[in-house]
Amino acid sequence: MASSPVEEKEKKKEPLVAILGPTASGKSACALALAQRFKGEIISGDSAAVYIGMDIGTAKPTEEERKAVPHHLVDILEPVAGYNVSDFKEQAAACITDIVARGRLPILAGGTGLYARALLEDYAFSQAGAEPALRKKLEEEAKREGAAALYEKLQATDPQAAALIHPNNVRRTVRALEAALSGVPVRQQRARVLAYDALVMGLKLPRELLYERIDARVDAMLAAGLEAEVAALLKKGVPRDCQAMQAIGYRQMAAYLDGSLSYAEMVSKVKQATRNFAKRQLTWYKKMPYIKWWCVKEGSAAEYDEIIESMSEKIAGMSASFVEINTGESQ
RNA sequence: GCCUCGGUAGCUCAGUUGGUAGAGCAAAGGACUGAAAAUCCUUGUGUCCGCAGUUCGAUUCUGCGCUGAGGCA
Repeated sequence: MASSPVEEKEKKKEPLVAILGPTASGKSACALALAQRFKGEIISGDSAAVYIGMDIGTAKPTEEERKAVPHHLVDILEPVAGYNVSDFKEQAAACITDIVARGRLPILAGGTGLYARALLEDYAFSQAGAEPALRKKLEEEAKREGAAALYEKLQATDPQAAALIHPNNVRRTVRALEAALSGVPVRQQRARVLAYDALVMGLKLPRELLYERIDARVDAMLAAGLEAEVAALLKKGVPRDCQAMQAIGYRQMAAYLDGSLSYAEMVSKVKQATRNFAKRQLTWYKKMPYIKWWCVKEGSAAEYDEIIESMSEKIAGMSASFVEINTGESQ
C-alpha cells in the first residue's frame, strides 16, 4: 500500500504491533510472550475487559501477568458505565503515543473487530455523541410504532445513512437518527492507509479446534467461579440490563441466577453465544487484508512456541528501535 | 408375552385424504463508524427406521421385522 502525498506530509507514523484472532485462539498468551520478549506493553482491544470486577468471564490477564507486562484499557470503568468505540479509539491512540514516547513497543491484543478497525483504519466518528435520553425516546418510538416507522424517519432525515442500514436493525437506526438529529450525521470515513506503522498478525484455527477450545474455556470459567462473580456484581447493584451485563457469559449467568434458565441451558447458551461471537469476529477479519496470518493446527504448547518465535522474527524486523531483550527460551 | 402410541433435517416436531416434504432452534455465510461480547440480514440441510405387498406411483395404505416410551400381565 503506497501512502498518498497527503499522508506523507504528516509526521512519521507510530509503530504498533497488533495480535488479532477470535476468542480462545490464544492471542492473549502470544501477546504476553511477545511483550515480555520486546519492551512491550499491551493495549487490550476488548470491549468487556474495561469493566472492573468482570474478570473470569472476560478472561482478563492475571495479577502476575499484569505485573510482568503493563496492560492498558483493562479495569478502567465500573460496570454501570457505558463505553464505546469512540472512547476506545481515543484512549488507545493516547496509550500508543505514550508507550512509544517512553521507548516501548505498543501491542494491541484485541478481539473486537470494530475496535481494531476503528483504530488501525482511523475511523472518523461523528461529532454527535451518545444522547441517552434521545436514544431512549427513539427506542420507545420504535416499540410503539414499529421498526419500519423509525426507519422511514431516518430515510427522511438522512437517506445516505439509511441506505447502509437494514430496516429491521433498530439499534443502528437509532444511532444514525441520534446523530442526524444532532446535526452531525454518521458518515463512514476512514483513512486509505493504516494509521500506524503497524504489523498486524492474526491467529487462524480450524473451526473444529476453535470450537473445542471455546467449550473448554467456558467450562474453565465456570470452574473458576463465574457464577460467584456474576452473583457478586448483581448483589452490588449492577443492573442486569446495563451494557456490561450484556457481555457473553454474564447475561446468561444472570438469567440462570434469576431462574429463567436451568444450569445446563445456561452452559450451552454461553458456549453457543461464544461460538457465534467467534464467527462474527472472523467476518471482521476477512475485511482486513493487511492481517498476516499464522495457522494453528493442533493448538499444542509447542506449536504456540513456534508461532511466537516466528512472530518475534517479524517484530524484530520491523524496526531497529525495538531490540529483543529475552532471546532463547521464553517462559 | 400382550396392548397402545411413536420412529421424518444436527435437535424438537409438523405434514402429505397416495404424486418423494416444512417450521422453530442449531449450523453455514454476510453486514457493521459512539451498546459491537451489541444489533441485524441471507441460506440449505432429508435412504421420511428396514424389508416385502397393493398401486402407474408408497414417506403416506397393508404385513412382517427392528427400535423407543408407556400400560397390562
